[in-house]
Amino acid sequence: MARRSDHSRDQIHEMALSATERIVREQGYQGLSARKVAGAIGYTVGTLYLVFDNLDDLILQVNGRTLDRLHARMVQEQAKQEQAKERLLQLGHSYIQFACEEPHAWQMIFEHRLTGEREIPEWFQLKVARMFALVETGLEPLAAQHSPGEIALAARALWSGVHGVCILAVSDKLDVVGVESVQNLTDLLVGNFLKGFISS
Amino acid sequence: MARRSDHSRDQIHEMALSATERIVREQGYQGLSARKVAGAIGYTVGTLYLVFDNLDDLILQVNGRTLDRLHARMVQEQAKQEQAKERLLQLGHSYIQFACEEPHAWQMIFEHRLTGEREIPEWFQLKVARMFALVETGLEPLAAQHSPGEIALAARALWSGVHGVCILAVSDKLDVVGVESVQNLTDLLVGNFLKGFISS
DNA sequence: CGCAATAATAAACACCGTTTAATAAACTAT
DNA sequence: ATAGTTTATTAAACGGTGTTTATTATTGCG
Repeated sequence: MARRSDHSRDQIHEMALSATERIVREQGYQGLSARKVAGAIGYTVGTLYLVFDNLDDLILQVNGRTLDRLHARMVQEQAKQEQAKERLLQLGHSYIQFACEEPHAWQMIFEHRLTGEREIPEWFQLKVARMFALVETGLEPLAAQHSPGEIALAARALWSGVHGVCILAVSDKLDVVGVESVQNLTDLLVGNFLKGFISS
Repeated sequence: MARRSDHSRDQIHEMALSATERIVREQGYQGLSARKVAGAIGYTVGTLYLVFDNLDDLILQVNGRTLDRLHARMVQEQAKQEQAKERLLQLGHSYIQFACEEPHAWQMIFEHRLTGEREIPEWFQLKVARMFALVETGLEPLAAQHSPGEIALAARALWSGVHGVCILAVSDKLDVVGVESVQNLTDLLVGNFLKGFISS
């Protein structure tokens, strides 16, 4: 029971991350535990702590990968739209779509809380900021008469709104069933907001 | 160690609820535990399970009281406004204000997840629905040319949006500091949405 | 070949929600 | 008044959690 070297440190790292992703996909954030992850990759918890600082570290890295997938998808699908307004609506669609396809992974990003006095690392905050930037950039061509500050504020307001719809939708608190209805709700929010924002 | 009768069952019930509220106010949802509550009221965990089904039950009851305070406040402060649009903006303000004043209590409503296969009781769902109804009613006088179905959908979209702003604001993810900035963000969202909604 | 470095583990620690059996106080009926 | 029943309360247990520790067994190296 020592230095089996069946796998390199990097291999164990990757194995743990994808095992965690599978557990979260199947059982949700609540169903996750260090022992489950260790068992799934054929090691004990101790080995896990050789590769990760702690469980927060592991979860943050999984959440980081989720944010990467989400961001990549938003960038990719947004490019399909020509007009600025359509691009923003598309951003909302992609966000909702992703959250509905991978509800547990998406929810874990926002359900997870660091234990104690630990702080969110900068690389993670950057991944979050990247999302807001996407909306801000999409909003610019529609806001000729607004100042950069106003645009930044509007992007935050708008995206918080989409996020709110998404949150309540994924946790079944909106009494609307199916992805389609959620998309309609998002269209309503984004569409009316943009109409009001442009005309002011 | 038996039948001290220092307190009635109802007294212990109330003591536990307010002890929980204090712990959550000071240490947040994460800092809550059955043993802490029991210790705070001078009993052991066993006694807690004589008065509550389980910890979920206790938390749901505390969350219910929080929703009651929030709802009462929204009703009261909304009445101060004459015009329909101002009333809706006021609803958003009251919501944000409450969430900023009692962040931990407010957050627990949305952070708490039932364990296992337990289901949210109906009395609790009613308290949530009551909030949406408030928005729906406020939206009606502004939506002459819309069908009841459209109004219901718009109310959900709008309120999800305000909720989203609130979520991100309370968890410091918006890069805006102070309650005032959050209020501005909400005004922006609600104001622009209403402008778009009315003109369509 | 022996020694230092280390991968991996088992076991412990302190906490968690929840259940259990035991106990001591109060009530009830004789 | 006393015996018996009920029940409020507890201590202790159970299986779980994240995390740390000492120990062991294997590897690579001089």
